Amino acid sequence: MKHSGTISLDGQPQTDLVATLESGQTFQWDRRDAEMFSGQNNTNPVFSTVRQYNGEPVVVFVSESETGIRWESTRKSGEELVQRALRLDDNLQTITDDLTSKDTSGVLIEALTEFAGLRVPHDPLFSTIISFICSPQMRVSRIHGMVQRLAQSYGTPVEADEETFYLFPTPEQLAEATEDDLRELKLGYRAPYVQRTASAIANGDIDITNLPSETDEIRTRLKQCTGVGDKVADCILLYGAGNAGTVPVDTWIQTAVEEHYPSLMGESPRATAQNLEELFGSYAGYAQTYLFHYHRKHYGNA
DNA sequence: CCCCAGGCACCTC
DNA sequence: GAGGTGCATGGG
Repeated sequence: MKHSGTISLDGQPQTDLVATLESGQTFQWDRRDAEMFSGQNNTNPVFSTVRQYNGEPVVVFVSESETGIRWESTRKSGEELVQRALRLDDNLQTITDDLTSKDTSGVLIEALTEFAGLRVPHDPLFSTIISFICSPQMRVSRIHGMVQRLAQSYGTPVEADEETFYLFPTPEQLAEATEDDLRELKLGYRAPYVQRTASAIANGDIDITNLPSETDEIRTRLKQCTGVGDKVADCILLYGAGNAGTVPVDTWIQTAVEEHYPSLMGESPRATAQNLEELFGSYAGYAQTYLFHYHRKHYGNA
């Protein structure tokens, strides 16, 4: 890798990349052998991704270091890509303090303490749409596998250091796939949803490049995609559109709210989401991610 | 063999 | 618009 560096995060908790990249918020980072990270003794896990950035494919590796985040990339723009993809402009200490002051039950404070360093990733929009269409009734590791197979089957290959990485397919590339093709990739009953959504975006029926400014209008737009309901739309808003104030309410969050914030229970998951968004403010999505991670770790089989 | 996994589309009423 | 049902697949 030609370019490398360390992004320092002074005064913030050390980033927990495993929790950030492997707990179901993003499916577009792959864990690698630590020895693939050259230039220093590094026993921490290394993750890679490849994506279009400023109109060119960029391969990036990241790993935790004592002083921040170590990165390597095929391009100089890799540093900026990492900055954006991990939302490093968000000061995690400031957000933690803010959410701590707003927590009415104490359980979020526990989660913030136990999983200090967990961040909210920001992925490209289209791949996030498809990833979360694949997510209902599915375990995190299997969603990751589905996304990997889509990239390898329909994405553009990118060579770097005698290794091949696959960009996530464009809408046009993915629209080439038939429903049966996608079933062969083990997408199951989500196959027609992915096929229809990719086609609708590719042929211009659904415009995701010029999104409205209002969150509610973006949600409405996203829900035009087959396979996208309220919860999936909120995941796309949070992880694919960089809307840090959005709270996806899934079964875990539902249970957490019933137990720890009963007064916030709404008539519908979306109504509950609104209550959480009002309580926790513009970084409510971080609160959601910490609560999700906490409950999955303690009560689930993650 | 059973159950369940970051819900959603589709069909009634 | 509210309420029920089917849904592919793999791991425990």
